[in-house]
Amino acid sequence: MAELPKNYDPASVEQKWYARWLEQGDFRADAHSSKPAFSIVMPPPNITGVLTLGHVLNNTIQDVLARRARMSGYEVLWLPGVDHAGVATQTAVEKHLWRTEKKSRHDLGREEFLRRVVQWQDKHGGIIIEQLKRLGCSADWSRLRYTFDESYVRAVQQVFVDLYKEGLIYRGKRMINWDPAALTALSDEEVIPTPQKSTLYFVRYEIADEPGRYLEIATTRPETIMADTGIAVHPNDKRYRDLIGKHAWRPLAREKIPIVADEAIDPEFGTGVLKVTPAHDKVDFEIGERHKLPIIDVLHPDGRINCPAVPELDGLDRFEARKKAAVMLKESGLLAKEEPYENNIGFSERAGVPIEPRLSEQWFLRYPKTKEALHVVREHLIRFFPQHWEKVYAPWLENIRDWCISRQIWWGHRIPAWHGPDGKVAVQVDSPGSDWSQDPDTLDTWFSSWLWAYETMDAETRKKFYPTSVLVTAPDIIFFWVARMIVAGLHFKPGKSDRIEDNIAFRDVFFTGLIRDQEGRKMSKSLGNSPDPLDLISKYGADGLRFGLLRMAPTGQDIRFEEKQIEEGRNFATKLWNASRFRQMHAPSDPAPNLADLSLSIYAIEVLSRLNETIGAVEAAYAQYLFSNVAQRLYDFFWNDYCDWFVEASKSDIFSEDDSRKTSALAVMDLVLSAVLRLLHPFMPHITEELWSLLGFGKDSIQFTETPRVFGLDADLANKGARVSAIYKTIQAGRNLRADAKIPSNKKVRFVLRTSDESIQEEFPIIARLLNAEEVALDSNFETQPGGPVAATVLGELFLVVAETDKKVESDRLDKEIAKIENELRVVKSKLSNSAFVEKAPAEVVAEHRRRETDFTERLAQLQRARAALD
RNA sequence: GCGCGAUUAGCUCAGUGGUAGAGCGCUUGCUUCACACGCAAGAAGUCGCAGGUUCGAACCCUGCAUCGCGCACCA
Repeated sequence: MAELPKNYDPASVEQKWYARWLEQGDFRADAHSSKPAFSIVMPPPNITGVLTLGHVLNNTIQDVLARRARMSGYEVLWLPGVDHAGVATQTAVEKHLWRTEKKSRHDLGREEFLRRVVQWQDKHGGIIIEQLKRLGCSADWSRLRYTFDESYVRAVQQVFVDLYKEGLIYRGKRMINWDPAALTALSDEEVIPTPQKSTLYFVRYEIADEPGRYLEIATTRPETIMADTGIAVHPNDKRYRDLIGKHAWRPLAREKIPIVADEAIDPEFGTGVLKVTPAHDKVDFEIGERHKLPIIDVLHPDGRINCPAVPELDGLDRFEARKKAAVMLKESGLLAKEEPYENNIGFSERAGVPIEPRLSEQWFLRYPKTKEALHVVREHLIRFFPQHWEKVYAPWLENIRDWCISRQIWWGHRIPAWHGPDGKVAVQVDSPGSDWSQDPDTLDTWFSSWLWAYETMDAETRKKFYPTSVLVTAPDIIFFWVARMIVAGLHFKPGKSDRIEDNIAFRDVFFTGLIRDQEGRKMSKSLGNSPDPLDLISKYGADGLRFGLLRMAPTGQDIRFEEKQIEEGRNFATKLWNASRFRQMHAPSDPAPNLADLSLSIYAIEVLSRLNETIGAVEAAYAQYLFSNVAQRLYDFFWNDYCDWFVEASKSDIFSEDDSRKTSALAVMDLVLSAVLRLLHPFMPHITEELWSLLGFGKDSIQFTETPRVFGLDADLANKGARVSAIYKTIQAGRNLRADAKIPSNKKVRFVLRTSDESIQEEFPIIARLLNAEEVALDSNFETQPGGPVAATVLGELFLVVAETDKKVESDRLDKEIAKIENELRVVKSKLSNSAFVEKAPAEVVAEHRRRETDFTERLAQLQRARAALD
């Protein structure tokens, strides 16, 4: 057996084991395995992306689940992949192209531009996959999928064709969200409403039928006045009732426009009059349809004004034109006033510019199976963790609108529609003939992602592993992805039967928190507040990063990231290392110690029962996806119960001449260490594998060992546990005495315990060791010089023997302690004197209070005796 | 406007009806034969506010405040 080096070196150890796991094919999923299946599909990161802390959190959780499942006897498929990320990737390449060559994609043309994107993809693609490997992710990399894999592309197109044939996909001219920077349509979900400081302009429209009379209209968009084709008021608005049916003069591109009455008008807003601009506003479009108003479009796709009739504005950017239009109105006396105003403007999620509502011919999907999708979540065939996300999911589906799925970008799945001679349109995957040309549009990236849960699997794999066990994702893509995958599963029924439970995309969905910085801001590149996970890995090790992050990542809460937390993860790894080192220094480990063969010390029994509790708590926490609870319980048990108490208490045995005691203590250490390594392995895969191997717990990888389960312990253990707990408390009281007496930690001292219970003497060597005392003695009649430091403990009065005492210090200390216990006693007594409490509270609660009353009374008497001796 | 979540020690967070907790930070003492990325001791909290239910509330109910998020509105 190799001796453990003094320091743990994550860099070399992590690399070594990861390479070995890959070499051995440990992450490969076998579709023919007889074991029960456990499967996760990885939310595919963008192909040209780099690892963020969000990815670290998300993928560590998936890795924890995958590794835990392997150790629980499951055949595990963790299916990884990457996403072509249409707009994101195209934008990145366009920016690069502009920076390096001052060229737009149109300068290159579609074919050449796509060649450049592929170049970019080949250069930057896959970086994130290598980074996930550094994290220790145990995904089956041999199955890596890409949304542009040939078979995946065909599947996406076939789905389009099928949905078209079912009448669920249609083409139509509708108001859509137009991104004037990326020059494409967007879905409603890609529009982010953002509060903006703007100006409300009050513009005067002259009534054509009554020259000299003006209507004041409040608008934030004077640059679209030329597109006004009507004016609307509420039918019941007395102020304007007489004007309905008359006409007013449009002040820019002067023209008569009708005044109509429409219920959609809010008389309270502004002046209660709306200028109707059907081409540039969704509500206006609907009003226009109701009143058969013409549509005049005065914007170019890129957001510049398209209105030769007003040469001052024509060709100006929409924001420039807004200012200019205001000036023009002011000059002609048609601007009554301006008011500062805050409103919500829809911004493009990707390009970050205000979107334009625009009438445009696009492809739409009418969502199928929305009722079923609601049902499976409501009835918990699919369970959400935390459950409250159901309340976000449901309203979205209940109010769902058709999905605009076509995009005018080039980097994406081509729409399988063909335009033939005489304006004919054919929807099919392959070209109908040489005189047909394919629709130039591409599909929304999410239209390919929504098939991810099953289209990434071949038939065999699907049979074994679909529906997937759990999806781990951030809640910000609950609509983009989670809901749509549920719909796709229910509609296309890729499962092994038509039954609904075979066609849910996943059984559980775990929503992670979002990682924020210490000011609570989202991590973002532009703020520069996002630490590079690779730096953190080199500083603290992948295991330290994983453990530190998960320990501080509560369920459903956003996470305020602090590097300190990662440092703690690293420190815990070091603790684990050194505790193992300590064990290894004494004798070779026993891989399978048998409890029945050992005579266990009470300290061993105590730590084993704590281990048992911990295993139970860990199982319960996993069942609810409470990863921080799992991490915290393991941390507390190992550091506190095992290292600080059991190992310290066992040193007497380990250093003793008595071989049986030594063997027993070491065997218990083996048992605990073996269990702790296995329990920690999902969180800290590398260091646990290294220690498993170095301690010689097994020839095989820890990855496929069985996770520890709650085990049986003898019945009289509770008493022994209480004994140990009393001893530990007494030791703490003794340490307290020593610290209060200002005796340096390294100085040996003597203690006397005054009690009639002589059996406690057996434990004196251990108590002495933990108190760093030269001697602990029993004396049932001990009388110290008045004022010697004394503590009232459950085991009796504990005296610290000192040459001379500072009476003042000791009397102050006693007074404080007496006051504390008096106070606690008062609380307990007042409760017990309350008849309602005694009658109605559960019996065990009352009994506990009585026990405490007795204990406090006794200890108070001890302390008061000591206090009296001082005077 | 509607909904969701949060509010506990200086910081990050546990704690779902019965004695207020952890880690970090801080103070003090220790290079004690695994570990100073460590050991030991300590100080530190009107559990956001106000009512209510209950023998008993950080916890359950109602209202309010503040912060964050989502949806709707957004002339």
